Amino acid sequence: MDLFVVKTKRKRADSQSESSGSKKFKSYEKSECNVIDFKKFRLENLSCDYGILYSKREADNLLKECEKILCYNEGKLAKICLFGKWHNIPRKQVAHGDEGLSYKFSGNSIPARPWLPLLENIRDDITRQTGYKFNFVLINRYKDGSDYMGEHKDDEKDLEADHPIASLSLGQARDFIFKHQDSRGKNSTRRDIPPLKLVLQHGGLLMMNYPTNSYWYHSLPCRKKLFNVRINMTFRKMVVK
DNA sequence: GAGTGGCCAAAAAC
DNA sequence: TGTTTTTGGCCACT
Repeated sequence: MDLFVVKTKRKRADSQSESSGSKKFKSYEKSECNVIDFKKFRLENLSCDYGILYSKREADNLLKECEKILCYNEGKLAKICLFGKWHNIPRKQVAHGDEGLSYKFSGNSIPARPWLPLLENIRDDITRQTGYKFNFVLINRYKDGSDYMGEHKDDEKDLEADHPIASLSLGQARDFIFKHQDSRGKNSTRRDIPPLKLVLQHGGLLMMNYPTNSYWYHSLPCRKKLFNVRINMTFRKMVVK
């Protein structure tokens, strides 16, 4: 795979210059941050940073706690409308966040349940490490390798478009595929842009920075030979109306 | 031959 | 008007 990968310590000054170097970027309120040993992934209109946020022991404890306390949506909230048909989503899902926030996609609106102390702790750990603040988390639970998520972009209007999305993985390591929007489908115009595959590890944190979600689809494909649970938390900054 | 994974199209609501 | 967080069919590979 032809990647431009730079292993470096992320500095506060770096991240600020990234977000304030262009007038297109808002200057978000950022707090002091520690530094994870992030690997940087930079492709055409793709900017992602990936590093290990929690040790195996810490991540084990978090996963165990999540399995104990999290309750997932059922009924209509666990369905999705696509091409006029309703389907059960092939995973479990729930959202927590600030009061009044919700996440809308494909015919559904996922209301945020109140923050739980465990989720607030994780959210605050990510803020300490990255400097970014979040007001919403979408949690997906994949019971094994047969649960998955299809290609999509997180570019909903409810999201602060140029704020990073922080994705924390707990449990089973899974492939995570990025595909450029112009490299997809039979009539693609940019077949020269190869997909980017990452393996998201137990305790790993993936930062998807602007403008990745405007140009790149991502997916978590089926892996039938994997049998353990994975929980993914995507911390987001929603627009407050 | 079976299992798996990648690619593509569907046909209607927003 | 363009898009679609799925499903299912086809095909290639192991």
